[in-house]
Amino acid sequence: MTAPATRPATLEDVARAAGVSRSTASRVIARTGSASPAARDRVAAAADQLGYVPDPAARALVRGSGVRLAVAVVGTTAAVLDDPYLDRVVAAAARVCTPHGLGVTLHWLPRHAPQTLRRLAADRGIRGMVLVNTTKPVLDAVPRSLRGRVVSIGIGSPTVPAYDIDNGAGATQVLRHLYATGRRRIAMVTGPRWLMCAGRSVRAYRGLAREAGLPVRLVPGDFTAARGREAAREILERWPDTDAIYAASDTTALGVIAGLRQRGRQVPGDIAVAGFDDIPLAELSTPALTTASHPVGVIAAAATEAVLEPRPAPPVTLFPSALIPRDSA
Amino acid sequence: MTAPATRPATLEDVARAAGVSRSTASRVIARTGSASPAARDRVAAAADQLGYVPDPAARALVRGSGVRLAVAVVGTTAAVLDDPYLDRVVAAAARVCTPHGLGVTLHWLPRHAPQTLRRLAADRGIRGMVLVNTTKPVLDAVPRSLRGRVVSIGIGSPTVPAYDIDNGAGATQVLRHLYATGRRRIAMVTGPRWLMCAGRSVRAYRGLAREAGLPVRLVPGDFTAARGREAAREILERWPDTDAIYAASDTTALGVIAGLRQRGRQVPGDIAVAGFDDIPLAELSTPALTTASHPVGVIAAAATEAVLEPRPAPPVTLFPSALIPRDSA
DNA sequence: CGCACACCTGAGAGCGCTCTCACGGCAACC
DNA sequence: GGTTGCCGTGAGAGCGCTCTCAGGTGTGCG
Repeated sequence: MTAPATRPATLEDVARAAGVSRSTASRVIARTGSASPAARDRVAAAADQLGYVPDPAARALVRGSGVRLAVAVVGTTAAVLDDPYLDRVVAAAARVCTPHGLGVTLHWLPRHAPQTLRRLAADRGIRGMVLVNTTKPVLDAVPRSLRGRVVSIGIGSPTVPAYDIDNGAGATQVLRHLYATGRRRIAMVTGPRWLMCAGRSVRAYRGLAREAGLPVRLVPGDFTAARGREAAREILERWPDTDAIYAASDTTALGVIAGLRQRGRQVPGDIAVAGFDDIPLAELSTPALTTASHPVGVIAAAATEAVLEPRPAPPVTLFPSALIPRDSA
Repeated sequence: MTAPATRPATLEDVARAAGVSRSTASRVIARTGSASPAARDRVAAAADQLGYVPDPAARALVRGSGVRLAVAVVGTTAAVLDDPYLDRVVAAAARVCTPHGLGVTLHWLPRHAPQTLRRLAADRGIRGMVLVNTTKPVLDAVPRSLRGRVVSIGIGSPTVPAYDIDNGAGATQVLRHLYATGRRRIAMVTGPRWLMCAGRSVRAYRGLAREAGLPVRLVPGDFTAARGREAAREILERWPDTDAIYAASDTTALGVIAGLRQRGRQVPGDIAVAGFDDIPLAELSTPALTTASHPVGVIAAAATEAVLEPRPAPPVTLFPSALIPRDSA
């Protein structure tokens, strides 16, 4: 019968049951300060018997530092929903946090709403924060009180260190691969405009086009498969002689392939398709998708660790992305 | 300059700035009790100017009821990771909670560890809880203090109402479709054994097999694509004359298709493949995947609402799943 | 004019916890 | 034997907030 009667047991109850003062009980429970072995045992036994669990709210209130790491996702979920990106971020964060006794909480942040971020920042239960898919307005709204306890997966700011995939380099590798295999009229389906990483791959694309004298054929995307299919149609209409399509995400690339096939094009025969992210399905699609790796878990783990050990971090940490050539390009 | 100097503003600060007592300031901020228009304005102005945000920890402590809805996921993440299931649950929960001013937090629960659940239950910051992928041991460990504030997406218990997809009926529809199109040697790749929903589809499968006099060919799966590919190999080896494979998840089904193709089988020519979930990629794969709908968002929203309005709920609420015939079967 | 009743307001207790501080006891040292 | 220091302990303040309660002011009505 470890279950308490009605009201959950408080430290006071434990102290009374153990015949010590609340202070001593607190010291034993929180493993802070010193206590005699006898007192320690009695308190531990009482706590166990009463099913005592410290109240995180009270603890956070007085300690001023909480027991949770907040993962704050910026923007609507629609764009992120199609591939299991967020799951992996949260899973990695949880893996890093659990040994520290920290819980992970997930929050949605509207793209332009500093007060939501302030609300979050005011929560003493929150030890630190990892921003995902963040934007400049949001970064600018990071309150001073959060400085040094927040990192960003994606773009950063002078006060918020950034952890991200080097998708400029990744995109370049993929594009060079397309070029090396003879493709000369390469279209690109971008990521959402407001996302920084989208910008980097686009720059890589433009750079290579300029360098090699290739045409620039950009179609906006949003990382979803549905948009990929539509983008394929768009590309075929606007530039019928396109011989390769590079999509900023694998999910989009799979959509592109579906769209092309729907219009009777062979992949990679008529048109090569490459993506980015190396999602589990990339290997299993038909044809297997050529893509670039995106170690989300590693990045998220590094970002989380940076929050937990706030030592001076470089403003931007980029993780390498490697070409994974398969059958689609 | 809404940013406070160093220490975040407290209600005391606001009250002082507005020239009222803390009590009055609290009434205005919390919109409880009455206050004169003049006082109301002055407090609002002061709060705004100081960038005041109420401390959720303190509030939860005194109110005894929190500002967060906990989504607790049971088990390792590996199995859930391959398809964006959790994202959709959390997104739906967030959509329902936001109008109520509630945040959503995500927690991982080990499959057999009641104390983690107790820890969570002790958190006054948590108003209610939605269990995902839960198991019987976890349900049994739900402490009394949480009764009436917790629901489960998946299996339930006498004290925890369940919200789930009727995947027994869904599976039956898919299997009948396979049967109706002439398939007689149907193998099935199941979900993880510890997951209840897996059990229901398996029962549907066994039921139909018995009824129609079909052989039973079960291979364990875990909802991942990789396992699907492996399962396909296994099935071909053990029962080479199999003419249809039903996978308990679309992701697995896509893996199965990849596995079959790898071994030179045509889908649906040689072997029909059907899945379950109707993920976005199902429509885009080649061939387009025959599957059954799984309105995760609707289910999660209903479950969340049930937590927020704790009226007597039926012990189990099943949501219908409909066959979506496409090209793979 | 007096009384009842509304409405607004501030004082203050207290949510469950941590942590500082002071105190008593005990060992060690000169 | 006195001083110093340390260890274990309990009293008590206080984290930021809500909420009860009592008081004070204004209005309506007899």
